[in-house]
Order: sequence, then C-alpha cells, then structure tokens
Amino acid sequence: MHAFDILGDPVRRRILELLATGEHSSGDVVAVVQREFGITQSAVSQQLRILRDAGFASVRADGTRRIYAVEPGRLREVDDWLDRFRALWLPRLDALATEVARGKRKRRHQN
Amino acid sequence: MHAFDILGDPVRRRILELLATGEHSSGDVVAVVQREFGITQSAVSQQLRILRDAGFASVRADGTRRIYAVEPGRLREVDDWLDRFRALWLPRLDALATEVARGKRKRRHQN
DNA sequence: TACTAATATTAGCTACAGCTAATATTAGGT
DNA sequence: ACCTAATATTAGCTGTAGCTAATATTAGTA
Repeated sequence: MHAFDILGDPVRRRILELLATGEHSSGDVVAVVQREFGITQSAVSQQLRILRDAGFASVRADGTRRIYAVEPGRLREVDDWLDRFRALWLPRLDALATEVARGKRKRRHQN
Repeated sequence: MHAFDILGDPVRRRILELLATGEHSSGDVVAVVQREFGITQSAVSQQLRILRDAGFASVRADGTRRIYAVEPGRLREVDDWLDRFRALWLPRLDALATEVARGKRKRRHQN
C-alpha cells in the first residue's frame, strides 16, 4: 500500500492531524471526527485500523482504552517522494540548505 | 479538492513523477503509463485532465501536440501539510535548519 | 478539401472504499 | 458473578472513481 493511498481520505488525514498534536485515545479521536464528519464510532474505528495496518499509527493499551500515536515512517516516505519536485520551488538550493538536505538524506539510509 | 485526494491514485502519481523530469507531450505520457499500467489512451487523457483541473499540471499547445508540465503549487501544499509531523523525525531542528525553514515559510506567504 | 495524427470527450459499466447497524470482545468496577 | 464502558469486528449496502469503447475535435499535410 503506497503512503498516498492511505492519505487520500479526509477522515484518515484528520486523525493523523490530531495525533500529530500528541497521543490520543480512540474515544478522543471518535469524538473529534464524529463532530466534524458525522460518522459512527464504527467507521472511525475502521479507519484507525487501516492506519495501524498501514504503519501510520501505533496503539498501546491503557486499561480498557486504546492510546494511539503517530508512527512517522510512512510520512517520511511522502516527504521523500516530494524530493523530486522540490527543485521546482527551491530553484537554487543554496549551500546552507544543501548541507541540511544532505544530512537528511544520510539519516534516511541509516534508519 | 484536497491535494491528497488527487495524489491518492497511482496513475496520477506516475504521471507527476514523469513530469517531474521535465515537460512531456500527452503521447509520451500515454506511452509510459500504458506500458506500466495497461490502460487506454482515454483513461490517461482523463487523468491528465484531472491533474490540470486540480492545478497539478499545465498544458501548452505545440501543433497538434499538448505539452504538459508540473505546476508546483499543489505539491507545496503537501509539503506544508507535512510540517506538523516533521518534528517527529527531526527531533531537534538545529539552528541551521531552523533558518532554512524560516526562509521557506516566509517565501510561502509571499508567493 | 480530403486524410491522417494527436488528443480530448462522452456515455455507460463495475469493482470496491467507506459507510451503518448490529454484535463481539475486553477490562474494570461493585 | 454481573454490569457497564471502551473499543473492535463483521456482514451487507451504496455512491462513485476510474475504466472501456466509441466518437468528436483540432492541427497539420498532400
């Protein structure tokens, strides 16, 4: 599953945006998404599963609650994919930025 | 239409990857996509239209040919969206990178 | 002005993504 | 042991994204 296939859904994107601000329980996520999209708990739970299965989120149990967190790996894939277009809006990547970009690329191959 | 809704299709992504390497005629795009995905000229043309309409690509006429090019604006939206997650894989954005990031943000509000 | 090449458009079909309703699971409290 | 709260799972429905086949358009060419 390509990262973009997962991100091509507004509910899933919203969930990730929420998780970007920190960990949240399933119930929290349901509350927010339900308010904004008007869908059922079931639907949200299904989307959380898709995010888990695709490696965009991780869960840990806290009593009867499930605490979700973003898993950054798949999002970095998106960042990497964008590399081929960056030259278009950074016409001349100056020396400073080049250094930073190089460090970034290096880090990627390590992890 | 959110940028990710457009990118959530492998054919459209492939077309953009191709255009990232430079301008290409509709025919060129059709040839590549047809070879890799086995779909018709019609299908490719429809996807090109979607990319145009969504602002991901621009066209210019050259005789009977249509020359396509990437339009970077919508891809920068994706880049912007990722900002909220970058802290996850750049735990401590050092001074150098911060400067670069600041310049980037500034540029965005100008354009 | 007939013909061809390149591309776009349209109508109609179909698979499937994302939903609901119902039910199952699991942990904790009394 | 029973009950409730939190969450997950399943079966089944439905709208629509993306396709094909056919046709239209547009520009160049003999």
